[in-house]
Amino acid sequence: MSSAAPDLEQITKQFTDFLRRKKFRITQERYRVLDCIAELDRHFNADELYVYMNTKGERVSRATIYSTLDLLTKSNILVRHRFQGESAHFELASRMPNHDHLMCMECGRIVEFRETATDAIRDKVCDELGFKPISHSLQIFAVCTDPTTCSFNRGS
Amino acid sequence: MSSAAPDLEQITKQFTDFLRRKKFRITQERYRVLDCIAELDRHFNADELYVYMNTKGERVSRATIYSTLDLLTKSNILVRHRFQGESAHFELASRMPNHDHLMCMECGRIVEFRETATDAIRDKVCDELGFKPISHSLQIFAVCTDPTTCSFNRGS
DNA sequence: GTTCTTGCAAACCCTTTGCACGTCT
DNA sequence: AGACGTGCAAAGGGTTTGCAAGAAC
Repeated sequence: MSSAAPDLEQITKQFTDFLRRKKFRITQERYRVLDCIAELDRHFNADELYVYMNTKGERVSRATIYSTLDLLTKSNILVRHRFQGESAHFELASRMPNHDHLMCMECGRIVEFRETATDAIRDKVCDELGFKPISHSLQIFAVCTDPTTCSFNRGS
Repeated sequence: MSSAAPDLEQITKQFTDFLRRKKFRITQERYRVLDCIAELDRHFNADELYVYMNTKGERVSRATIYSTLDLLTKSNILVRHRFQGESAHFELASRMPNHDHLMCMECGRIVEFRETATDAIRDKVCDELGFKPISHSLQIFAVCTDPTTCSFNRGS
């Protein structure tokens, strides 16, 4: 469910299995996108990936990037996050299995945290509703208890 | 933290306090938007609210609606959800305190559920990181255990 | 009176789409 | 050969913004 080591070879195989199973084609572009995501090794959005790939000479269009990100998400290789008013962010599902995000409503800070109890909730809910868990995304909205650390100014 | 009865009067007061505290102005439009949200009494997006208000003769512009939704979210009166590829959805924070969402990766179904243990996680994480909890949003991504219930077709 | 808010429409950003060409099967 | 994927640019939807008029302070 949550593999510790992100193994590109195994992920590539997982992608191939998905493409075959769903009768999508095996194209060079799709694998080049996956390779670059593994290289990036962090949160990213579609445009950041586009810029990264084209900067290093991998000529891939935005349309292909969006299309491949969709396939990688559907095959559970990527997790897609939708923060506040931002564009969709992605990351490898295997890389940081249990981390979630806390947003400060005053200053907009985003803090990452790990809390394994969330996995238990996910599994329990899936069990009760008749689903097989894949992943989850927990966002906590909060405000600083220490006002000096989190000083919200209207203008910002 | 999670009031059982959504009391418009109390919410209005909460909004007024927020506007004064942050030095925003007390305008009729802002309160008309809040009133209509209470009338709607369900999930909605900006455009649905715009259509609802203008259908019943409340002449309010989209710009004002977006602006007011932002203020209501910042004052913790509304909770903003960002599902799959959809527009931002809102609902009164007080109306359904503990419900979250499960998405089926195969057919796209969205199932609502209540799991109070999530609140404990939220409070624990906030405590450890030095935040005061406001609300949370847990999305679980899963697939049907029963394939006949959840038949994913590529075309869709 | 000054500053902020509103309304309108245009601009904006992110994402999807149509079409011609290229690639996989 | 045929069907699907790619690249490009243009369209699309949701949201924000610039500006003039109006309301709150």
